[in-house]
Amino acid sequence: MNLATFNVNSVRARLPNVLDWLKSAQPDAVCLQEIKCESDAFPRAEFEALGYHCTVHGQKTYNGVAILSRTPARVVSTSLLNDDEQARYLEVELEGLRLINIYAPNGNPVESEKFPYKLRWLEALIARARALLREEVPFVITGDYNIIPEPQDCHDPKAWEGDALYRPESRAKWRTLCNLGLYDAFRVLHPQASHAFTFWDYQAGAWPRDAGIRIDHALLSPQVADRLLSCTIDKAPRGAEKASDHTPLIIELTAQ
DNA sequence: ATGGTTGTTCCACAA
Repeated sequence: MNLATFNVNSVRARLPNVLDWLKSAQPDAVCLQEIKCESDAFPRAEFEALGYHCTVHGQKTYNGVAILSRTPARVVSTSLLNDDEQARYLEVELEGLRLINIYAPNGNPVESEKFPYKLRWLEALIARARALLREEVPFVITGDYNIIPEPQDCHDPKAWEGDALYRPESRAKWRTLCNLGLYDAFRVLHPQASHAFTFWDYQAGAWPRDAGIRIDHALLSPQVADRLLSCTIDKAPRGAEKASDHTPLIIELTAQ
């Protein structure tokens, strides 16, 4: 079973790129972030033509998450914070596991209310993970975490100092998640890898300079970690015409 | 140190 995450930065603007990628990568399910459209405007028919069911939690202009899957998914929850009007969370049951698609808040600028919102949101994610572990529900939390976990996850740590993606408070939330007993699928299988990025800014030639960061992740509960076969970053989509600024991360699990 | 880009929507904001 192949599960992927892909921040597409507008599903409508990116439709040809996403369709091309689905045809070549053939994932069983993919979590999309920043679809930037309301659920009614999601291009379902195009994905259904490739054999995918669409589970969509959209929002006008910003945010928005969706899950494409070969088999139908059952929606468990679409929000993490009670009063969250931002569409950043989609938890489904799929093929006997809980698949959680997240688009964590960016948090910049850190002097604004956006940074405490990010930390509050991550705190709620930690609470949710804790509850699922207690219930022994096998789960995957994947998506755009907007967190650079370690210095080796960015081209130039100095350049990211003070940024909400690299602030000690953000990285501490990541470590708390890991310390619950979750596994960073990429790091487990590639402990020494550097220049393993999932995002390159559109600006300042970040892609040709390979000035990227690793912010798209898959955290696995112990039962799912036992099934992990591979975890790869597919860099090809980032080099395409009209690319998203993110590229997909793919995990492969053994059949149950 | 600065400026650089993309998407959506409306003339700014978010990333």
